[in-house]
Amino acid sequence: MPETTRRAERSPGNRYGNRPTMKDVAARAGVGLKTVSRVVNGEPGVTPDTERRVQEAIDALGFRRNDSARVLRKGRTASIGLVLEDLADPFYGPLSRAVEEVARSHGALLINGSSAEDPERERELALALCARRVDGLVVIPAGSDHRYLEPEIRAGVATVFVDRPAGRIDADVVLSDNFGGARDGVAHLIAHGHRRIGFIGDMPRIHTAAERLRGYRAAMEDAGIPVEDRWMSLGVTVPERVRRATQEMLSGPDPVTAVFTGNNRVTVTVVRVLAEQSRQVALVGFDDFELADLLRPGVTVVAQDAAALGRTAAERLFRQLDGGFVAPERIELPTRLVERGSGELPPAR
Amino acid sequence: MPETTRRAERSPGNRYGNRPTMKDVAARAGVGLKTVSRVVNGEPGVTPDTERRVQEAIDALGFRRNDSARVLRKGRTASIGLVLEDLADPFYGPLSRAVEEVARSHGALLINGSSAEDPERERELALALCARRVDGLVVIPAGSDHRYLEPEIRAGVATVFVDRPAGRIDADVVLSDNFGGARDGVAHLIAHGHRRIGFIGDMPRIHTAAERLRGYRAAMEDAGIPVEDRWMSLGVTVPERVRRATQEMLSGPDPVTAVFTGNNRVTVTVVRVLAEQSRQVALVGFDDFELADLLRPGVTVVAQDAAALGRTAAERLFRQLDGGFVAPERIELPTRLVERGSGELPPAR
DNA sequence: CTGAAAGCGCTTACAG
DNA sequence: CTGAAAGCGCTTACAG
Repeated sequence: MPETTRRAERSPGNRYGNRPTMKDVAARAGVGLKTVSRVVNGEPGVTPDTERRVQEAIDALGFRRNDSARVLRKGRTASIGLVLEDLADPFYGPLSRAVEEVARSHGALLINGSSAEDPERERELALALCARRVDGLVVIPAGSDHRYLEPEIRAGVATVFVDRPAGRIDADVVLSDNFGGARDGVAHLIAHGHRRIGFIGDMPRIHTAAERLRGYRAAMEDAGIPVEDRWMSLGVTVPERVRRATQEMLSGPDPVTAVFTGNNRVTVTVVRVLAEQSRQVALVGFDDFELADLLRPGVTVVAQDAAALGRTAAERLFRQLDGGFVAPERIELPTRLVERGSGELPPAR
Repeated sequence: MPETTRRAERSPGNRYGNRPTMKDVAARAGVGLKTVSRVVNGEPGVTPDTERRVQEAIDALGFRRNDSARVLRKGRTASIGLVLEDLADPFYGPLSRAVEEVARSHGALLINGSSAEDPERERELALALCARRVDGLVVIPAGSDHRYLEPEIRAGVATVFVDRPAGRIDADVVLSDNFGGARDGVAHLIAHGHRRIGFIGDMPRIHTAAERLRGYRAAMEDAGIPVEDRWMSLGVTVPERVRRATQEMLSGPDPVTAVFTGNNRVTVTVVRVLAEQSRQVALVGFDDFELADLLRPGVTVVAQDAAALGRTAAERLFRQLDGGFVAPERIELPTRLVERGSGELPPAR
């Protein structure tokens, strides 16, 4: 009956399959529990002969130390949590990978989850990770109130926010220069002769979206251009809304001659809409994306370094863990304007 | 001295910061440990009054159940591991997210790590996850020998391989129809009049790369076209190698008139090289990618559904966990040819 | 309805 | 060099 032999039964009295424990190894090797522990952990003070006997028992039984028990005793789990918006978003892939690499270099595993931009889900996830006693937490906030983390932070969970600041608590945060980047991008369009410039961005409650809008306004104001309401559209980044917003700005008697887009998802949709237009419309997008250089025209972007955000945040996290208290800090990484053609088009007409 | 008050000290005798335990809650509420456990887990059999007292103690102390201890007793960790190649690769983002969603719907957390296409690192990661006693493992293999997982599987760790088959062990595997997809893609080029067709793919030791090459050969053979060695180039997918390989196929007296690319990373580089050419070269790529439709010409691809791969694998994993033994199966998901222009170009000349 | 005892699989602190 | 005892923070099985 292969059904019962291939995979261990999972009856309640038969936890973890029926894995051998150190006790089993000790019995088989004819030594004490502590001696097995010494061998498993490479601690000194075991004669070569004893070590060999223990090792043989380990191999014969297929023993693997239960780190979950180890953790309970040691206090640190050697794992950190990452709460992000969506693992499938190309912006978060490199960020997540960078966090993972830093964790790995510190011997820690990474548990991550997507909040799907839902504050309640962010909260549940973050607290579930705390219940698992992760040593630290890297959070890309969906919500704007993180007081729920205060007891956890007080209890010793290292915490760093990234991409967006924490709400209503004092904590480490690593951001891109969203304001400055957007201002530079819009100023670039102004320098190429545009005055009627549209801004299409994400929901205004999202910090990055608000900051980029602020950058847009600042650049316009610096140039003495009064901004019209219909030039600004903020909302969800689903293609339908972005498409409609773009088309509205491009219609009517005084259409915009250039568009500044608030993030990669918006940019992609706007590129699609512009490709359908007969007249040329200039475009600068926040966030770089693959193949931006291969489109015709190439898409000029304000690039942020997602991997650097992740790396910086994770390093900050382990500094908290290694060094005890570190005063909360706000770190801002610079953005970079990449000219590729779409942002250098002159105003139509 | 805020240094010591803000964040808990981490002295050895002071584990997990200095978090309150059920014992602390019990003492404060003046009840037994088990009663606290009942309240925390919403078990019946507690008078409203007792429950209130316990709840007050929980709130006052900021107690949060230590799931790590709970897990030790219960046997299941409610977490699964995902070993993939690179979290930053756009192909794995949606796959990982899909696995996460299924895990979430089963109340499990996802621990993931990147193997960086290194078999030894894959092994370390997978075994580290087993040591943490994940309930199950979804693995995108980097290596070709997974016998190291046999004791773990025997001990009850549910395991599903995805994207590539397991090596030398009998296990569940979820794949795309790499052979059929590549054959269809190449047949598509042949149907549009091409005979000299190049294949540029990933390292031949990678199963998907080998299968796609096999599909290429099959299509050519079906059409009675003898394949020349210089039409095939397999190796690492770094831009430099792919670029050189493409240029070589396009040079000489009898250049290829069409190229079939073995994955998204190869495709992106080949698109770049072709954009620099004066003559038109047809292209069909394995893997869809964002903006493929916006390039000129649009890039014809053999699309696979990364999210479906992840979802199917994860569902299979939980079926193992819920239902006890399930006979290992090989599930193959279909691919889809998406015509966008580049694959419908006629041969140059 | 409530709780004391035992135990999950390890590590720690200590004694031989 | 080696090991028995206690304990990490919970849940289980049982008794009142």
